[in-house]
Amino acid sequence: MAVLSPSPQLLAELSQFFRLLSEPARLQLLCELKQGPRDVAALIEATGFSQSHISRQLSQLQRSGLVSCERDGVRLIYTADLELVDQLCALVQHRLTERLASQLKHLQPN
Amino acid sequence: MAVLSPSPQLLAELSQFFRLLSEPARLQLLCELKQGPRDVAALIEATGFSQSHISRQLSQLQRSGLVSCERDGVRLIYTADLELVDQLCALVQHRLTERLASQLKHLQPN
DNA sequence: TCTTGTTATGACGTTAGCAGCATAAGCGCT
DNA sequence: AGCGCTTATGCTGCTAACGTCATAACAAGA
Repeated sequence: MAVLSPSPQLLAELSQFFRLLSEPARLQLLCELKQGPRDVAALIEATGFSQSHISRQLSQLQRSGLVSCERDGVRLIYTADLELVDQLCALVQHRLTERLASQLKHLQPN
Repeated sequence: MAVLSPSPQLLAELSQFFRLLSEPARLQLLCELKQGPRDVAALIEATGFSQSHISRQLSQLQRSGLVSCERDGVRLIYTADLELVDQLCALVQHRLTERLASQLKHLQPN
């Protein structure tokens, strides 16, 4: 019988979170925010995405708490909570490079 | 000007990896494999997914190296490389619970 | 080689999510 | 209130991925 099967809810929440990071556009926005808080105009400038696209992506990130914003007059300044994202990306990146290195090794045995 | 902008390739690879984890079905398979190597029949039994579905998901996981298999006669025994996935899930889960706890606190100030 | 049991794959319908356009909503100022 | 600027959202087309069915490919044994 099934033991230790994680609750479907937890699976759903986990997968939903990872889905946020599965979109290059959102990752890119998070990376831009690594350099500090940015307003939307700067993000448009940096990424080249349309305003509506950026707005949607940011609201998704915000719902999950990865990003927050405060008003400066009429514009919004976004700030990323990067600690978690950085950790996750570092782990994955390490894995990716390790894998490539290993594949390289297999092609050049000595 | 844009500084430190990560290469599009890295972004693509990272997002592709996270996409693997963004599907509850794949996460569930990985979780089943937490309890040790399993053959496909056991995975079908445990998850209720169709054989072809499982085969596809496993091959995706295998391409990324999260899973590997060896033959036992005609059947395949799958093994998960769980170290990374465990770390990632633990980080995210911790974050999720923290967030919920904080929200709870805000509703019950004292 | 034929048969049986297991896994992979082509074809297909369905759904979810991206991305942009146009426009509404919101804020600040006069 | 009216105007200008910024952000959010309804609508739409489009693409990618899921999930299933049927079937092919493959391994093992008689």
